[in-house]
Amino acid sequence: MTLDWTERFQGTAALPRAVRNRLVDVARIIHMDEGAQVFGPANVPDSLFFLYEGRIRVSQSSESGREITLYRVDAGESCVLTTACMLAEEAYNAEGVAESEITAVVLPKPAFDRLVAEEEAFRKFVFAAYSKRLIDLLRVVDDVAFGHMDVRLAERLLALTGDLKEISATHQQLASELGTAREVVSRVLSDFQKREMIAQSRGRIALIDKNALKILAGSK
Amino acid sequence: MTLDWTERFQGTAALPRAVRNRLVDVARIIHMDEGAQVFGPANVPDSLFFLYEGRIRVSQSSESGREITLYRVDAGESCVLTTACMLAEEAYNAEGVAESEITAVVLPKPAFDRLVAEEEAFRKFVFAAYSKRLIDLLRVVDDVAFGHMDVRLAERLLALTGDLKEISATHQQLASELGTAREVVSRVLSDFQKREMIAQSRGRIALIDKNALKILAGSK
DNA sequence: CACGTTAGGTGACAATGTCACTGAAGAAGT
DNA sequence: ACTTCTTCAGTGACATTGTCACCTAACGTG
Repeated sequence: MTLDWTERFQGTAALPRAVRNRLVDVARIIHMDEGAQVFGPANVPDSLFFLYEGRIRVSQSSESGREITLYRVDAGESCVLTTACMLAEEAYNAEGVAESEITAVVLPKPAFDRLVAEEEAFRKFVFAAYSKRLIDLLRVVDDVAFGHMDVRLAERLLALTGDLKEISATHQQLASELGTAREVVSRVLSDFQKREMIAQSRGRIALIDKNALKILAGSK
Repeated sequence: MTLDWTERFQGTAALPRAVRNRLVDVARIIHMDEGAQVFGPANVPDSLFFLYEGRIRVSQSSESGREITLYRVDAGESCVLTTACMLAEEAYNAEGVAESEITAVVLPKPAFDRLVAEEEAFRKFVFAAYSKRLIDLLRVVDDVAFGHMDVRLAERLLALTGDLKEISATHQQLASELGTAREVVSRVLSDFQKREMIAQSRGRIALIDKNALKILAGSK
């Protein structure tokens, strides 16, 4: 895979050809299967990570076993949390898990340092990536601290479903998205069902009234 | 104030003299009073911010009027959230308020870009700052999503009190620290009082059994 | 000292989290 | 097909936290 993968990356500006070529020179391509842990407390990376294909879910989990999704790394984005983890001595409990088969570009730290030093476009890209994640986390804090469960769940359902009509997701998975307990998701979903906004079957949820969900997601 | 203020800054490495001198050349010193809004939604900065003296409290507030402290910027640290805000087109609702009189070094964006490009020590400092804030926010998410109120409040009381015996803080202020409601703080505090861990008077809380608080803060 | 302002207390109720348990749906083996 | 096992979902009881309305106490000011 020697193609121009850097075209995929969305920085504040597209990376110019010269930078791309330099990246291709020093980068290593890796593949991972769905479900693989890309990074985590027991798996601290010493390299920088740029996702070419697939999607990574970054989550945080509590001692008690609950879990919350912090954000997702999409194709074309980098995962700066790994850099943060490298620098931080503090313990953290975030992990990244491949949601699909992924292809990533791995840049060893020295190469990263050199590129950051020498290529402005690359630098901008990295700073933009950091900023995006900070903003993502602000949103998570806002949601968890101030948001209502029904609204948050409606948002997630819409986001996860996209243009489709239904998704396959267990109540437990949705609970892990939102950082709550399965029972809470069950309660809210059965309320949605009573109000005829969704239909449920084992492991599947069909959105039969997206409009109502959107109205709900935008309220409170 | 032409002193070597960069000595104050704690990066991964202390900034070497050459960098300091360059910084002093391009920087502007500003002062603000306690209570002043350093940055916020209505006050997006176009410069980088390095705190020399004082302390800034960075918080996020909800539509409904509740508020939560995200982290504090201490003397010697920079406030990267401002950079993130500059880059982000998204709406955010974080703000920074001076908790004391502050002195800060303001670096216009072009100067910042030049320094980042040319000085490795400065670059490291900035990356470390970003990483620290990311980790800070992870901690906030963990607290809010999974933490228990009594534990969180005990932690805050200990942190805010430091080596002293008591602090002056209203229940509302503590609620704003933790992103909860005043009534909740009142309830937990009266429980602490009943258990003789603290003593309360209007606007003041005395920690009479720090040990018990520490035990509580470390549990759950 | 009267008054207004702010801090704090209280009770009722709603929303969410926790626990223990039950039943239902699918998967796998015979 | 039938049994068995595992995973998923539903339920009721209770604890914690959030919300609302209202009250009382402490302080500051004229």
